[in-house]
Formats: sequence, structure tokens, C-alpha cells
Amino acid sequence: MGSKERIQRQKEDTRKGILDAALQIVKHEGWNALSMRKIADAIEYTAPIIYEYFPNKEGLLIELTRQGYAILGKKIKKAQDSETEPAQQLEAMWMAYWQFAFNCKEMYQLMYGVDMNCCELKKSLPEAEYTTKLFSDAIDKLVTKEPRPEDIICLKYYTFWSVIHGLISINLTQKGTNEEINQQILRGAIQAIIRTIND
Amino acid sequence: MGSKERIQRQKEDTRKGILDAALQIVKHEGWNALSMRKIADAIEYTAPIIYEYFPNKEGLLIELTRQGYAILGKKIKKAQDSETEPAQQLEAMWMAYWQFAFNCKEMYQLMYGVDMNCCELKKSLPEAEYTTKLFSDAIDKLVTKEPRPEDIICLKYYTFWSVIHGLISINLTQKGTNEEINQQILRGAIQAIIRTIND
DNA sequence: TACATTTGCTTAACGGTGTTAGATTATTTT
DNA sequence: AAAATAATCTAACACCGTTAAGCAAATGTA
Repeated sequence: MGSKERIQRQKEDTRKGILDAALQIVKHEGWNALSMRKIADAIEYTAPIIYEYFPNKEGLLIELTRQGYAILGKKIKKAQDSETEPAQQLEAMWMAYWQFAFNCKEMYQLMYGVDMNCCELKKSLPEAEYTTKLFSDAIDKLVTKEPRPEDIICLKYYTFWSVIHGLISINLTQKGTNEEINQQILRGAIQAIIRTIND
Repeated sequence: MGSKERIQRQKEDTRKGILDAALQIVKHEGWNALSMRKIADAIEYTAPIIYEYFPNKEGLLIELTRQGYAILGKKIKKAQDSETEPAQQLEAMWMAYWQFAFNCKEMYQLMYGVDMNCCELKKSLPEAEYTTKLFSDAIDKLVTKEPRPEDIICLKYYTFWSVIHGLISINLTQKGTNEEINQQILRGAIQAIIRTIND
């Protein structure tokens, strides 16, 4: 009786449908417009159905957050693989991070709480740690001092992250930002931080 | 009959009471716990009363935002006045900005949409432009090139702001950040950006 | 003083939210 | 075909922001 697997597949489809519907609503109408009933409408069910796939709304958002980190991780890895020089790898990776923030603006807001109240416990998501590891390793390759101190990597990683996340946040919340200045700050900061890695 | 003035004063008191109550609730229970009914309870009225002082909840939040910018502006000005050297003034000002973010965490979240969905139209608040002007002028003092190009000031201002706001945001949303590393990044970045002002 | 009017405030409601329990329908098992 | 199980919906709860209607006390007017 292979119907068990078919039902399983159907369940996974509706689960995926819920997540997709949620993301579509958010992309078209913003985070404020997202409600359980509206998701249910989109998948042609009633709201309580969603609770058979997710414990509650926050659980659903956590899953979306996870997906976001998975996508971001892939983009960063791909950017890294597109270059051979460690410095250029690192720059490409942060540029991929930057592009993700604007291409998947809603996901980025959710993942990092930009103009939106993101879920607790998003700390210690394994998917999030993957991107951290990618960046840390890429920075590590640029450290010449031996033995390579862990502190320096952490310090530089957070410095990169601060300036880029900060610039993204400002762009997503404040209106009237200049794209040319964005690029100048972005490239300038990345280059400057790379140069100071071995001070 | 001076009762008109007394009534006026009472009205201003309750208006202030509403704002204070809102801030107290947020400080004790977080932004999610803030509701019109809870504010009304705190000031021993019922919810509709609030609508005689503010058009709606967003209007109330905008007023709180304004207060936040006013406080922040004062702190930054005070920091500037505490130093005489332009470079040290600028550093002191950004350190004041940093301290405000953690001393008035809830206000900062509201003003800049950190882990909270902040109100629209917070662009073009005159109170917000004051701090921008303070920083711009302080940077201007450090530019030696003549004529001082407006671009450079804008660029450097956003660079400062990005790294500091980014670091603040990360600290406010992510758990388990290291205070020593924070200070290293903060001071390091400020010094580094100051050094590059006249490149 | 007596009546009318305004003011201050509350109660009640509307439509929305996330969420849960109970009833109902459909499917599968016996 | 009957019983058991699964899938789904309806209805409700408690909350939210917000508005309209009503009440009661204070004020103005005759």
C-alpha cells in the first residue's frame, strides 16, 4: 500500500505551500499583512490546518528564517567559488550578502529583525552558523600571522558584518539613500578592513 | 478665571502621562506588550481617552520617536561640548550615540526599527535631522581639503553610522556578544574612519 | 433657581488578530 | 455494511486598534 508515501508527499506539499504562501503575501503586502487566516485562504484551507504543520505563527516564521539562512549560505558559497584569490573571495562573499539583502528583502528583515520584530531563539540556528563559518574561514585564509589568533578572525568578522548590516539596515528603513554612495561605502569598507587584517 | 490654564495644564499632564506610561510598559514588558488598553490602565482611564491626545497608536509612537531624537541630540551635543579637538569631539559624539542605544534600548529600537516595526514617515522628522547636522558639522571640521566637498562628508557620515548602527543592531538582536570585542571594533572603526577623512 | 449645553469619560461594539476545542465530514479498516 | 480513524471546518475565546453612542457631571444662560 504505497498510499502512505503519497499522503506523506501531499503533506509535505501543503507544508511547503504554507511557507510559499506566507512568503508571497509578505512580498506583495508586507509583514504587517501576514495573518494565519490569509495564509489559509491562499492555500484554500482554514486557519487551524496550519497548526498541524507548525506549532504556531512563530514556528512558521522560524522555518522561514531557516530557509532564508539556507539560501543565503548557498549564495555566499557560490560567490566564494567564483573567485580564487582569498581577498577577492571575501569581497565577493560580502557582495553576495549585500545582494541577498535586497533581492530577498523580506527574508533579510525576518532573519535580522530589520523594521520587523523577528522571533526569539533565532540564535543557534545551525543554518545561521554555516554562513558565519564560511566568512570566518575566508578571513582565516587572509591571516598571515602564526599561530592565527581566533580573536582576530572574530573581530574582523564582526567588523565586516557591522558595517554591511548597518548599511543594509539604513537602506531598508530610511528612505532616500543614494546607490552610488552605498557602493562607495561598501567597496571602500571591505577593502579597508581586508587591508587591516594583518596589522 | 484661571481655570482654563489649570485645565490646559492637566491635559498636558495626562498627555505626558500617556507617553510615560507607554515607555514604562515597553521597558518592563517589551514592545509586543504595549497596547492602548494597557496604557489606559496605567493612567487609570479607558482606552478611548488616548485618542483625544493622539490620532492613533502610530501617532503616539511618532511622538515617542520625536522625544527619542530630542534626547539623543542633547546627549550628542553634550558629548561634543566635552571635548575641544575635532577628532576627539567626533569620537565622543559617536560614543554618546552608542551609549544612548543601550541606555535607551527601547527608544533606539523604535527610532531605527531594530527588532521592531517602526512607524512610517519617521523620515523627515526635524528632531532627527538635528543629530545628522551635528555629525556632519563635526566631520566637516576634520576635512582639510578646500573647497570641502559635500560628498565626502556624506560618505564619511554614512560610513560611521553604518558600522556603529550595525554593531548596535547585532548586539540588540543577537545574543551572546562580547563587550570587549564591541569596544575594540567601535574604537577601531572610529579611529580608522577619521584617519581616512582626508584621503 | 431652572433649564440647556457643553465637557469628560465610559460602555459597547466592529472587525481584525492568534489560537484551541468540538463537531462534522470523509476515508480507511474491519 | 459498520466501526474506527483521519481530515477538515465551525465556533468560540481572549486579545488587539478604533469608533460611535450614551451617561453624568460641570458649566453657561434665562
